[in-house]
Amino acid sequence: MGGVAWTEEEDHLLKRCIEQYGEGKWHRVPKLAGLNRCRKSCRLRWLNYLRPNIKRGSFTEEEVDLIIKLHNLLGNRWSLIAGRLPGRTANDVKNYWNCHLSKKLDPQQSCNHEDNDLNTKGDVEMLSPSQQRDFDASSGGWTLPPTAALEAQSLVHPPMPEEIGTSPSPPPQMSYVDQAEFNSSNPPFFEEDGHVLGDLGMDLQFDGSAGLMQSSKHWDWDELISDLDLWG
DNA sequence: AACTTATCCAACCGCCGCTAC
DNA sequence: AGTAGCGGCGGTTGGATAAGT
Repeated sequence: MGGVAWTEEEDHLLKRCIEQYGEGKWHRVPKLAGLNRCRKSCRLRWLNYLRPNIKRGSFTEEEVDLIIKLHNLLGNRWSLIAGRLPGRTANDVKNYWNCHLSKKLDPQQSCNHEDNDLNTKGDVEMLSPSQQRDFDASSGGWTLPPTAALEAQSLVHPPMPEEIGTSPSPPPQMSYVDQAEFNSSNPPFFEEDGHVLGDLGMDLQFDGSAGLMQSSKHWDWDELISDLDLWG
């Protein structure tokens, strides 16, 4: 493994400790449990392996499709993606993506390899319907610049709060768009009344100090995702 | 059967944001 | 305002195992 494997005895001690004291306060867990592990190892072991209701085994087609959709929307926010897959951990999703999906969906990486394994019909069928639209199997190429398309989609895709219902809580993150990408992109962005708008009406402004386009709106991703019908 | 290569995945590491002081 | 401590996250590593030669 990438470190020292956990023993059954350590698992038992950690499990008993969490059952007794509850989750959180990870800095105290190693001492309370009598483990010679750091807080992070304890937390990770609990979250990825010992926690109840963790789903093992291979991902279903529905789960894979949802991962692809959510990754298009959120990028590498594995914990958010995993939060929408009951029983799956962020580490599981990340590993699955890195092993099974990234090579198939990242054309820059795959075009560096002679054996681009996206050429088979079965492989293309693994993609979501929208990914299949963008991938031209006959030429083995993408009809859109996929990286830019994915990034733009992930940044611009969030609908306005009024489109998804009111979102009263202050949102936790900003949306940024690289200026070069902004300059080179068509539809996702357009101008209206002196404002730059995303394809769903997201108001964007250029932050010169950061060299980035910045959204004036904030998004509560968790709320947003729950409002999208990703299971289609 | 022995060896090499590829793949999988558990674990570690470093960074970031938040909070309390 | 500055700083230390914490939880949490994503990227990376490397051992185990499967597949190929």
